[in-house]
Amino acid sequence: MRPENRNQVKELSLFRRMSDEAFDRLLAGSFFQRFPAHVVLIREGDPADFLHIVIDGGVELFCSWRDHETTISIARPISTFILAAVIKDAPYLMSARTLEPSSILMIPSKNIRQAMSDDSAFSLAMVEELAACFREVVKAQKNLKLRSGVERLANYLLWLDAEQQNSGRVTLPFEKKLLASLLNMTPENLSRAFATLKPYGVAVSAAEVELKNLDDLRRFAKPTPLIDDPKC
Amino acid sequence: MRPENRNQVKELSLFRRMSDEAFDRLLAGSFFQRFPAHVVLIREGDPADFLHIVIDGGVELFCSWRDHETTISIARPISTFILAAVIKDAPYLMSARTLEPSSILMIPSKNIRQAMSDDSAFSLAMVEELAACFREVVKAQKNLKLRSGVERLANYLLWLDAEQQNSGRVTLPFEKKLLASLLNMTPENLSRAFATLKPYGVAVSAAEVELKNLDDLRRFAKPTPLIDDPKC
DNA sequence: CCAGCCGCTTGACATTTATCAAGGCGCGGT
DNA sequence: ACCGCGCCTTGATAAATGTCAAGCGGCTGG
Repeated sequence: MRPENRNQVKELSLFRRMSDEAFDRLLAGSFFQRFPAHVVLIREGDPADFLHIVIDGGVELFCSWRDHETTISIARPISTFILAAVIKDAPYLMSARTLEPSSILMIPSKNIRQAMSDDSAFSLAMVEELAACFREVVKAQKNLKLRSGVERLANYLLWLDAEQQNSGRVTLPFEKKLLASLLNMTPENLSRAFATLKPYGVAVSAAEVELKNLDDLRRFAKPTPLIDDPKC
Repeated sequence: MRPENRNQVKELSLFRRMSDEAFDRLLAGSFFQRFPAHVVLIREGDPADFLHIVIDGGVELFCSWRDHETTISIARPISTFILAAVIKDAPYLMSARTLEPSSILMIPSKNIRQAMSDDSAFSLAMVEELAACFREVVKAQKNLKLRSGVERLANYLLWLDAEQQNSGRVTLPFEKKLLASLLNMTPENLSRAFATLKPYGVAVSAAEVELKNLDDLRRFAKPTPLIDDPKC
């Protein structure tokens, strides 16, 4: 791992307030590895031996049951995933695979648990982080239970626009098939949902989406901070 | 609050390892109050001034958006709710109301945050608790995204049976309307879902449900620890 | 360059879920 | 006891979502 990457990780709110020595101790026994696209990093049910951090690329977190599969979330640099399993020393609840060629840092779970008992500032940071993660999942659940597929798509597009400079032109960050799974619909349904949003100024051309009438789209989508604001 | 209640709360894994003095300091400025049934304790969006703990009765956590409302979970004695909002000092994501006459302990948020920075064992316990909560919500999301309404009901009945001594006879712990909302269906649909499960030995009479063929029901429901095991 | 695969879209259709309406039943209040 | 309300069920119907099949078009590997 290059020192530049090490420092990016160190800047995560989880690690920012650790001493450099403690952080280097935490990293002892870690692996920094580059993976090709579409490689399974974690299988749900496996023991949580490592905390994973995406340094570069992107990782899909997904679950299966019987013959269904669904995407729970996408982890982008620089962020951790499957933190809770590591803390509880419990099996992973989700599987993970790379979307693209990706660089992943893997820190042994026992280092994390050790650092928590050694360093109370670290465990405080961990409390903050977990509380934030918890709230994100609760928001995702509200999104699922309270909204229809089309409404989820509309709100997703508004969120994406905010991510991408509010220009009214967004680029879907991954294939539509995956987006469909994230929004809990079939690819066929996603196509139709885009068509449904046409009257609200949504024009799709491959991965490029133009939002020509943000006011109307917002009136339709009715976003609320208590579901859609990531900082809330 | 009676000393008996105080000691029950003290036995929660969150507080168990605190000193008695620290615990009493935590409780300074707390309220212990009895509420009638169907009283709103918390409204989503409000600032999180208190950590709530159900001592007796039951509390429904629910959310609204536009004209929909849905139940996220039920808090039963002795347990906390809305922990994450308290920690982040952020608005509540859910509303809460009593199901029945209930006793609630309310601890000022700042006491909690103070105790976390004072007592590293407490912040470690908090990390454990939040990780467990996080995993619960993730499981709920898997349940929602991967299963149909009937499948959710079947698995709920199996879970209830495990809660109630595996006798093959369970009593629904609240009205069906609420169960429907928890399982993300309409009351009409829940009725029909029960009818669908009849061939698997499910016989309903008001709140009493007989599971006359657990093997068949299990074959249908296909429970998995990674969704259904609360201890996992 | 071409063949084949894969992602995406569209249409037809099936299934699931929601909505609307009506009626039975039990319970609490008068 | 009886009324009235709210819960629950059932039926009819509508809307949302999923499935199956076909076809387009871009990308890739031979």
